[in-house]
Amino acid sequence: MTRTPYFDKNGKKKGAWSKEEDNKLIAYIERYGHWNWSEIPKFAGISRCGKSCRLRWVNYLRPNMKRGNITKEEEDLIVKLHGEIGNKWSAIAAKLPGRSDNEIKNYWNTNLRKLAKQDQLHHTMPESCNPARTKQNLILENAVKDEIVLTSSSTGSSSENSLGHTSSSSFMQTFDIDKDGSFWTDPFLVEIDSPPMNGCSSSLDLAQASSCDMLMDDEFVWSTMNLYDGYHKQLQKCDML
DNA sequence: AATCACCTCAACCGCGGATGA
DNA sequence: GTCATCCGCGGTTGAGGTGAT
Repeated sequence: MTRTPYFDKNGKKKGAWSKEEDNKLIAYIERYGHWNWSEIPKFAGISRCGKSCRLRWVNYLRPNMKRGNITKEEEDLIVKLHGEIGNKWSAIAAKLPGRSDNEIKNYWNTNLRKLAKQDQLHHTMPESCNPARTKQNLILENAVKDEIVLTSSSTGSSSENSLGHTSSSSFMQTFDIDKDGSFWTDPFLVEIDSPPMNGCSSSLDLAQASSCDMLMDDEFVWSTMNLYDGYHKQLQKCDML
């Protein structure tokens, strides 16, 4: 399950690594360490770019790499950490000795995302978030039949978040609400610069807002759900519910 | 047995941050 | 302050594996 080796226009080899290349890289790094990835291939006698060498080492060749399936304990930890920090694969990998970020990312994408999707994309809205509740309706403006639009006016002056997005006005998220109280959101209907809370002590995590840059992506939808949850918590904190 | 569709995961790509000249 | 380079990260790709028909 590897890519067919080939040489690019610069004469650098791409694709699957051979045993010989692995051995050269291991031998060199064990003797001299990885002091400069861009120089290593030249000194190690490997016709690849430094980036490829680094990736091969980090994901496959470095000592104490675990082989085999992710254990239940590891899976639980991945789920827990992903819930806390999102797609920070390197940070998650740091908590799982012998596992690479790439391995965890692949595991998530092939095994856990489906489960997360099932759990998150159509979960039941909390009772306190039910649009039928009177106080909630103060916040859930523009509720029309099965569609709800959350809005929050800004505090005035514009600001720029870490992504360079100017935040001047609103957080707007459209949700479709089913009769049973579950909800769904359409990525196309998202309009968020950043989500400042009018009169509240804190705004939502900008990282959550940044996730809204993603379109038509399961992760995006899930992030949007988290955003909604976070928004809801903020409303509760501000005693607006 | 042959074909197809879907899945897996090693490897690639592009981007942004850090650093130094 | 600007530019070049390196490094690391997260998203994406695609060849091979596998199960269904």
